[in-house]
Amino acid sequence: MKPIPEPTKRRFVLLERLLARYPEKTITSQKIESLLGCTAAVARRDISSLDIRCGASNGYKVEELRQALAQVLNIKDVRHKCCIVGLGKMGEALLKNTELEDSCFTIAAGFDSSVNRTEILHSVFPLHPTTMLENVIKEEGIHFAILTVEPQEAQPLAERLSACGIKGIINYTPCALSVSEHTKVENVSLLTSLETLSAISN
Amino acid sequence: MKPIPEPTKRRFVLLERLLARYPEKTITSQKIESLLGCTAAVARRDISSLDIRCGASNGYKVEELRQALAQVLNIKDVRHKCCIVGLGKMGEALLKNTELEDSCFTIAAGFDSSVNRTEILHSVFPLHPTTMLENVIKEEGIHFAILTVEPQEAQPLAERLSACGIKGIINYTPCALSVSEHTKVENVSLLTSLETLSAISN
DNA sequence: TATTTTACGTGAATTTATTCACAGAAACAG
DNA sequence: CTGTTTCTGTGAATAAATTCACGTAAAATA
Repeated sequence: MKPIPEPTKRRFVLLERLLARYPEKTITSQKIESLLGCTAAVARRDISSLDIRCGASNGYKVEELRQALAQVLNIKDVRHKCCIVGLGKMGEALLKNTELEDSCFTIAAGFDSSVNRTEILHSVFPLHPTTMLENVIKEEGIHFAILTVEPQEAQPLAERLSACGIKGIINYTPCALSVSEHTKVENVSLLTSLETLSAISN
Repeated sequence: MKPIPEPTKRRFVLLERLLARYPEKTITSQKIESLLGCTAAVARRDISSLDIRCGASNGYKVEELRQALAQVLNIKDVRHKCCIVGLGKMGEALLKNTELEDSCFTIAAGFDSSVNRTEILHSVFPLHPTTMLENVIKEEGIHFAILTVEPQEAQPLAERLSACGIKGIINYTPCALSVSEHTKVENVSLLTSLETLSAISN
């Protein structure tokens, strides 16, 4: 089984999200084309890399497909611990966010440089001063970080996160982050996303 | 001048973000490699598609490069109006967000299905009930939408947005959106982003 | 000014990703 | 049970993106 290319993996995430709310028992590659915007041929080739054979004449069996996707996305039978770094407006909104509830992702800690802030807010998981970052991440076995700090703090914190073994950062700051190879970054700030839309539309 | 491929455009956004905070006068492709994680060869080929010749022996002149990037990203000498659709916790956090301040993007309107919500919150731009969506978007000439509604509202609203000519949607919901060709979607919800990280790390 | 150094710009080669097109497996109809 | 339809799964062809490698232009040095 050869490695799955990254474009395929990114489409898999979208497909997984689609199937999570898909009411039918089966789905055809045509249907995927109309719902996700990739071509049917791409959908079929992508899915063929899963090496399940769950679709002939009526399209893919949704449940089987979902299971296989969860497998390759590594969101099946695992629990991924995450932390929120920076508890400003954005961090606070994410901390109260319920969309991770039925997922394999758990927010296990929050950090802020202002002790005031970590004491005022309350959440189901503990909030710490940023000085404790490395300790908590290692002790808790946290793999992913959600970065919602002020721009000037972004790069230094990204480096600290990367240095203590974090595998991925969701970057809600408008800064380009430079981190070592083993840490992946997803850039999702409003400004970055708007610039991307501006660039790719037309 | 041939069309710029999408992967290049996406790297351009990152490069633009990098240069926005870059203190030096010049930057080499090597430096870009170390800061952005793409290879120096990719950086050079990307930049060569800008058809400026601003880099020899000392690397690219940052200011010239920045101008050219702003040009192709269509963020130079323009003003892009955006709207926030859904004024829950997340919408509220984005509405108070300052990162667009020195950019060419302006938030020109907010919408929520609860009139209560549009009256409680206050902002520098007007908040409307969602029934007004089409009218306001057309009158204001809004091109981009930030979607922060509950999952069950996401697809219907995406369709309405697309139908009234919106060019791009930043999707903060964990739903896969199906919209017509002319509307681009950037998926930035916490769950979607975490799944992507999980998929591409390792 | 001549020489050396640096790092771009870009054809050509390679690798990766997408599209085409069709044989064949499963479901279905009669 | 046989014929027909549907839609996958995948080799082969094409297109797109990346990497290589080196000629060349600008800056620095002496």
